[in-house]
Amino acid sequence: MQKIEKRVSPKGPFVVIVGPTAVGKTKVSIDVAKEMDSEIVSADSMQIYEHLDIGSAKPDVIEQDGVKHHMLDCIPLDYSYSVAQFQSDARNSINSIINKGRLPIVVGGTGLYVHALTHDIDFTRVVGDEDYRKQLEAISEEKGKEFLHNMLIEKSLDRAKNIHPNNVKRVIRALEILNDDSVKNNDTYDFEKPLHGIDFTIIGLNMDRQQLYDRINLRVDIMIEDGLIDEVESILASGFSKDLVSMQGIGYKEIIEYLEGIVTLGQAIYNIKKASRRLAKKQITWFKRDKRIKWWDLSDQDYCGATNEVIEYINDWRMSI
RNA sequence: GCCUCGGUAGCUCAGUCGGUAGAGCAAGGGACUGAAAAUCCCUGUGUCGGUGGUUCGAUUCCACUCUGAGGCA
Repeated sequence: MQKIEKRVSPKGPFVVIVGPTAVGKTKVSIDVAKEMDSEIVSADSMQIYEHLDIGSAKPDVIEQDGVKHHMLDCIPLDYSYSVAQFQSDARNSINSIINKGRLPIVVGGTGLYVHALTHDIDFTRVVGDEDYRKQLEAISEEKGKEFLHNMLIEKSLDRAKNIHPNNVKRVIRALEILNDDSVKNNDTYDFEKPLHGIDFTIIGLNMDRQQLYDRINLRVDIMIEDGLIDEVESILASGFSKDLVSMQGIGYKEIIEYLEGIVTLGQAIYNIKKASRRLAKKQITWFKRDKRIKWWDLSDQDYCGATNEVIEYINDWRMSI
């Protein structure tokens, strides 16, 4: 675990486009960016990795259509990236775009990453403490998950009531934060703390659930046709371990199971589709509760109309700030 | 034409010796502070093929009927 040297604050206004996987964020955002002479900052925890091209649905150079993309295809596969680092790196990207006099458009489906960019959360304060974590893991093993959770209740009932005792990973991290001296006497460690002084607007894209699922299923079939299996084989042949965090992404872990003979190709494809549908559902759940989002419905494939409306909306918003 | 076995949740099927039903998968809802495509929690969604009959009461028993599979002609 490494410490992020300095906290980065965004310098100026930016746009955010969110939505579930396969809804059409990439297409809409590139069209909008071209129209507005913008650059895109990706907020996607998988597309950020190198070599995860087909399976992460990363836009290639042709699809990018001349629009400059940041935070895409830039982290080595064997590096364990994190939201803290993303917050810092993405804000640097945003600021570099603003320095060019352009409007940054953040695009992505990773809710926590977007949350970190659009709230005043300071991840630099509490660094991971491996020894303390091991100690807590040992307590969980020996005395049980409930015992560990009770420790959290004693320190902060507020934090404890939103974390289920079975979610040991979360309980440990919460204890780690509360154990840090800088947090102990500081009640401003607020997940929802607004980002003051910076104007931004969040646009959400969604569509009829069944239509979205049809698109997901079709896209998985296309990924297989485009050579997802070769992509996974070549990653493994390059010496990367299947245990890497990056290789737990949807489309990768399932193909690895197929390559290892655990499941048939048909089952692997079925599993990828299922996991993708569940991802979309979770993303919708995450974004639904964010009342700042202005939603557009992309059902029935009306991309042109929606894109024009979004452009108009952004123009109006810019005039108002 | 005759015989046999089926028809119950989106799918595959249990089950009720008569008191309006439950598993798996699929699905839905939710939590979220340094792995977030991660981690974790909650939920059965139903004209029991149709119409009659027997019964206090039928998804269950009976008759007819529609429908699927197999067998015999």
